[in-house]
Formats: sequence, structure tokens, C-alpha cells
Amino acid sequence: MKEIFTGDTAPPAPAALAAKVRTLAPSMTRSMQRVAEAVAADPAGCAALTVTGLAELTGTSEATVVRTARLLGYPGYRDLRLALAGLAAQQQSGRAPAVTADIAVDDPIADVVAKLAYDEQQTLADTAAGLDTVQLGAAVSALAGARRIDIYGVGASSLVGQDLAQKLLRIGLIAHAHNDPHLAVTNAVQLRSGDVAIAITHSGSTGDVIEPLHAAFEHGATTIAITGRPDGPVSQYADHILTTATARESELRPAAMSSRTSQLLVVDCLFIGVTQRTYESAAPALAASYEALAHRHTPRTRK
Amino acid sequence: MKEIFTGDTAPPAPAALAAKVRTLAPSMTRSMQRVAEAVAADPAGCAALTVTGLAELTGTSEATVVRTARLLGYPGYRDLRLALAGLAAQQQSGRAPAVTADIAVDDPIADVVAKLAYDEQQTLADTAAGLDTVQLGAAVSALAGARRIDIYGVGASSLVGQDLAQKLLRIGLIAHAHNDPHLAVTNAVQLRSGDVAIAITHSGSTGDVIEPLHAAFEHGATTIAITGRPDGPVSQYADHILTTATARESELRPAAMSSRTSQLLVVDCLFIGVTQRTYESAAPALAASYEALAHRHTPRTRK
DNA sequence: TCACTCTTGAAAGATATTTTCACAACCGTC
DNA sequence: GACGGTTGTGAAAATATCTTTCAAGAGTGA
Repeated sequence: MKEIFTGDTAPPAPAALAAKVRTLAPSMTRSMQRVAEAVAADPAGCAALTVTGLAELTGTSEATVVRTARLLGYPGYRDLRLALAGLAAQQQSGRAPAVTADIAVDDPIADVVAKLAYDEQQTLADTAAGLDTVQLGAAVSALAGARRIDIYGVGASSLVGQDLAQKLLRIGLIAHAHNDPHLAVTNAVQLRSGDVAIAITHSGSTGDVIEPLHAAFEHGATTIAITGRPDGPVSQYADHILTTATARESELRPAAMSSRTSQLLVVDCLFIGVTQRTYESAAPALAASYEALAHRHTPRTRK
Repeated sequence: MKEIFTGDTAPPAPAALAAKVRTLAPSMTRSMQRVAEAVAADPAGCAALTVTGLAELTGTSEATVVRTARLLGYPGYRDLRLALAGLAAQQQSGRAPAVTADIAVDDPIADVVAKLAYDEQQTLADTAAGLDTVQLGAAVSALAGARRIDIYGVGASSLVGQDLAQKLLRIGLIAHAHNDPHLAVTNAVQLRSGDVAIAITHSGSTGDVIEPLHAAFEHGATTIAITGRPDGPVSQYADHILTTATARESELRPAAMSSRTSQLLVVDCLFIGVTQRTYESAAPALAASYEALAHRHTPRTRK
């Protein structure tokens, strides 16, 4: 059965507010962005303000502040404010926000390693916090019972798709990752109810990926989108939307880098989820695949 | 004239609310005690209530609720509520130490997400800590000046290799990821000094990957191994060894999962390092590849 | 340029909070 | 046990805050 994507990211956000702001920022208007930025930059300060206060601070109107709160997933400003207070309390008591400068051209290699590792850790945390477990559960259910699974991704996302396909094959599911858009579409029209199609696109607007998903959707397959832009075109044809985190990008660190990390976490979650659901058949399949590879390793030599 | 009740406890309380309630209870009237008790017993629940709601819950009136808030040191109920929200958030974040456990078959999906994210974060930290920056620097130098770069990986490592190849191609280097062992070997014998060969294998003993690296090594290419077993056979033929972390694996979470995370971090480090070294040519190449993809995105739809 | 949609804030409308005020309950005293 | 005074309480008015509406302005594509 299909669910209708209502545009609002489902439940009130817990702690991943900064990440959510980043994810949703592109779909915001200028004024709303100003509000969102203010909120992300200083949760504690904003929690102390009334709608009117925050509107003045950001040079916008109350209406805009309320609109922003809505977009971030809260029923209204009051609830955003409450969440902000919670966030502020956590920040204060908890961890110091480790300073994380952009990677610079002249950074020594050790700094590059440290910054990269930190950024990716951050991306993982953001993804985990922003992932809608209800959608994830639904996606897992669909996959666990799927007759056939087609996965679409191009560019960097193609590798993520292949990773997922490899994993699903290992537990005995019939999965195939496409990266040729033409073949993907011609295969998609073969799908029907009981099959699952997965589109992976960070931008949410990659035509080569949307087209096969659209075709699969039209033919009655259950469709899943793994995207950083849940409001993007791809979501039109997705029964279940899994949102990946959007990290700030810099010249040296393209968005593709963190989106890959985020996508892989989602893929892993899907895989583990499906393994759990189909444990009876998955466990022996995993064991068998492990066994099959054992003889391909040459004996260890130690220098 | 105002009804002034400002208890001697002047400043807004931080987290010691329960204690404060106990301290102040004797000086409270019966109704106020009921309110204070409710608040102390369930901060989170009360944070969700309006004055009217809390008044009803405790069988008192709004005025009493406000008076209680004042006595507790807040300017009014609104501020008490904000503090309550903060408290609730702290409590909630406090109880989440279960993530260190292995992922179990019956874990709810939310736990799976949390545990996976945590594990991968750990893997990243371990990798960053264990990476030899001298070796990394040497590898970067070799890549930056390479005439041609061949990458070998099979299975999950194949995807990592492809990721690296994609990245290096983007900055104008000539890189190719092989996953067919035969073709890899036949190509490897074409390499010579000035070329670079990279083998990616978690076990360090994957014959299909060692063979081409061996061939490349013999023919004078600079060889790099990305492996979780620096003492494995693959290292015999590697000029530079980059060590990836080995996370504990469980039945549900195969080693391939964390080794991939670790390998990707290494790959990212290599990429950034090479980009830095070749910035003059890499920057415009990156910009061009970005540009080239721009038109492949369909226009955004906003609901 | 025109027609169009999207964005925005002013102000009206709805809620929530605070204050006021009158009355009930209690307490000690005569 | 009735009386004056004090204290505790909630209903309702007053205020502050939040939400919605709506029309004008900004931006956009033909």
C-alpha cells in the first residue's frame, strides 16, 4: 500500500537540528534560511526569544518564523522553542563542540586525516539522528518480502547501490544494481507488486535515477528513495523516503564524499534490518558465502 | 500591586529541580506541593503541558501553577516549562549506553541505527589513529606524480577501488579500477617506473589482488597496499602500506562492513592529499566535472 | 513588458500565560 | 462557639504570545 509524502519531515526532531537545517535549507526561502541559521547557530539564545523576538533578530516576521518551525517538523514555534531549550541543555552539559575548520590546501597530512575522520563521524551522527525509523522499518519490511529488488544509482551513488546489492545477494535475496539508465528503465517496467525498486541520489533530482523509479512505481512495485533532498523530484515516486545527511561541503571536500558515508550507513541499516527479519534464511546464507570465500585467501606470511 | 512570591532561591534552576522541590516543599501550600510533585515526578510529561493542562492534571488552577513556578525561581510558567524541556532532553540523552553492545537479532530498528552509527564512528576513529601519516604522505606523493594508476580490489573492496578511481579521474589523473583478476594481471605487466599500483584487501591475503600487485611490483611500478593486515602476504610487494582498522565483527555485522568504512577513509585521505599536491590542475578539473553534471539534474519541485 | 507564481510581513484571530480579585478555609482569641 | 484576621484558592479579566489570513511585493519566464 502506498503512502503519500506530505512534504513535512515526519516527527519532531530530537537533537539533530543543525543537520536538519542543512538538509532542509535548500528548500527554504531566503527569509526562512535566515531564521534557520540563527536557530542552528545559537539554539540556547533563540530558546530565550519569543516569536516576535526571533523575528526581529532575523529581520523577518512572526509568520516566517512559524513557517520555518513547521518546515523543521514542529507543529509551531512553541514546540521548536521547547526543542531548542532541550538542545541547549544538552550542549551545555555535554560535549564541547569540537572546533572543526575546513580542510585547507596547505593542511599537513595529519590534519587532513583528523579533519576528515571527524567530519565523517559527524555525518554518521547526523544521519542516524535524522533517519526516520518508521520509514526505515517500512522499507525493511518491503525488502524482506520482496520477490526481486532493483537498485538505481549513478556516479558515486552507483557504488552504494552495488554495495547494497552485494549485501542482499549474500543473504539470498534477488537484488540487482543498475547503473545503465536505459537498461534500468527497461528492467523497471518488468517490475510489479511484490517487487522493490530503490533509487539512490543525493541531489534527489538525478533524472537517470528518477526515470527507472518512476517506471517501477507506475508498474506497482514498492519504491524506496535514499536521498539527501526528501523534497526533491525523486520523492514523488517513492513509497518510502530515507533521508541522508547533508554535510557542509568545501572545495576540497565535495558533497559526494559525505553523502556516500551517509548513504552507506542507510544501506547498512537496511541490510541489518532485513537480515533480522529473515534470520532463518539469512544466517545460513551468510555462513555459506563466508565459507565460499575462505579458500580464496592465500596463507599468511609474516615478514 | 503585584502578588510577589519570589522565593529566596533567586536564579533559574538548572538541573537540580527535584532537589529544589524537596527543599522548598515545606514552605509550599498543599496545592503548590501537588504541582511541584507532578513536575518533579515527570519533567518530560509536564513540559508537554500548558498551564491549563498542568492545572487540570494536578487538580488545581492556573494561578497555582504559576505561583509554583515562581517559587521554584522562574519568572513564570513559560520559563519553568522551558527548563523542564531541557531537563527532559538531558535525561533522555543520558540513557543510551546500550549502543556499545552487539547488534542482536531482536534489536528494534532504532537501536540498529544507533549501534551501527556508533560502530562506524569508532571504526573511523580507530583508522585515523592507526594510520601512518608518513606512509600516507609517501603514497600521496607517488600518486600525485603518477603517469598511470591501477587499482585492484575484489568483492567489497572492489567498490572502494572504484570510488578511488572515480575520484582520481575527477582531478585529471589516469586511474583505473580493476576487478577482473585476469585483466588486472595482464594490465599490471604493462606498468613501469612512474606508474602506481594500489591493492585493496582487508585480509591482506586475497590472491586475486596480490597477483596483479606482485606483477606491478616486479615491473617497477610504485606499489601501495591498503590492508587491515599489514603483516599479510600483500605487504611483500608493497612499497607503502596503509593500514585500515579491524573492528570486532559479529554474526549480524560482518567484518566487510567496517573494513569498507575504514578503507574509504583512507581513500578519502589519499584523494584530498593528492588534490592538495596538484591543486593547480586539480581545482579546475574538479570544477569542470561539477559543471558537467549540473545539467543532468531535473529542476527542483517544491511542494 | 506582461502575466504569473512564489515570498513576505502586517494585522487579525486564536491560545496560552499572568494578574486580579473575591471568597473560602483556617487559626488563634475572647 | 462566635469573631477578626490571615492565608490559600480558583474564576475570570488582562496581557502576552503564538498562529492564521491576506494582500502587496519580489522574482521569473514568456
